Amino acid sequence: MRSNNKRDQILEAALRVVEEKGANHLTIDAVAACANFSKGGVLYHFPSKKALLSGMLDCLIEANEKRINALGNSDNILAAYLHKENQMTAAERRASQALLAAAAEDPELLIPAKDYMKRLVNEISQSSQKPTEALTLLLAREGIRFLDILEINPMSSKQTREVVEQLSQRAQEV
Amino acid sequence: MRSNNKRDQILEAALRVVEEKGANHLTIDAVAACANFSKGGVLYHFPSKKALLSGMLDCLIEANEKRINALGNSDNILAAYLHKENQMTAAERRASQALLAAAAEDPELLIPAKDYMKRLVNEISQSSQKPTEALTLLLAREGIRFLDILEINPMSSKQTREVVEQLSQRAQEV
DNA sequence: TTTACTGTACCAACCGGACGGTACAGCTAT
DNA sequence: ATAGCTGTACCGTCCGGTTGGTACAGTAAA
Repeated sequence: MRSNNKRDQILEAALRVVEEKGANHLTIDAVAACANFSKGGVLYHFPSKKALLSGMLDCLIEANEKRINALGNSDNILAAYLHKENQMTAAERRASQALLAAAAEDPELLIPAKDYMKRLVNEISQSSQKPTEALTLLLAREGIRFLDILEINPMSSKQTREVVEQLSQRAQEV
Repeated sequence: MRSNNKRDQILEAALRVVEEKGANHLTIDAVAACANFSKGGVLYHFPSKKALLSGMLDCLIEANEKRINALGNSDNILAAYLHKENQMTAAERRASQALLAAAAEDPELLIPAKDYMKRLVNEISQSSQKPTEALTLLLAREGIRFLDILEINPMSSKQTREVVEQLSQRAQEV
């Protein structure tokens, strides 16, 4: 069911549209044009625009969930999470734009994302001796993510690198 | 020119629309209805939708800028910033939704926000002996802000309070 | 092996409503 | 009398979704 090639092409195109034109201009027509589909073809795979956005979000969450599970029962889940986060490709990072698109269309679409965040926060704070400090590190990483999504990250790449490295170092000690 | 009462009523209504229906459904008609204006009245103050969004963003940035300036030449600008941030009213906090709305309509609208963030990052990192650590604290605070904007903050209010307090404490030492 | 049928995948054309924006005639408080 | 609106009417475009159809692969009875 997953890794349906055509479906993924459409999701990929949708991300590109959001990136290039802004979440408001994510239309079925635009996605179709970008994916070299007809509108009907897109609607065959995703019966409505909300279904498309839901699909984008599921795809994002699934990828993140997989990453968390891959960490397994690591003794320091936060450190492992930060490490994996840093190794994400540009394409994977772009997928976060789905958050923006979904929020713009209907805040309720974000419920699965909230649940995912809840699991993440719980796992991290429960596996740490200094849960508050661990959460701070997670939040800083999420702060960077959101600044990147909005394309308003003002830090130089050097600054970003230093922060990210310090987050990983600190994560060793919580 | 500023604190024009009617103008602010419209901006306030626009925020409410974004909050209730999502950024995609911010329409001039909806804003007019919510502010008890006619469509013509809204367009009298803001000649286009982009002007309205620009106005929302300016309002947000201006408020934040004012808060920063009010900190004056405090010896620890980060600590003061975090403190003020914590004292924001719910209404002020809601204004951050403008970021979402602007990003959804046209990413270029966020350029002033990016400039503002740049100034903030510069001031904080230059006034600190441990700039990387200071940035981490700022980023964590921004992480919370964005989770709140998207309404996907999974932390309990107790957890949030603990993190926020720890940020302030840590800010004393950077 | 031909015929008939099914399901999947897709497309072009269209519909109705919403939306941004314009135009303008009036009303009203200062 | 001017600024600051209201209300109505309208226009062109866009957009989500529907409809009716095509192409084709598989399959199964005759």
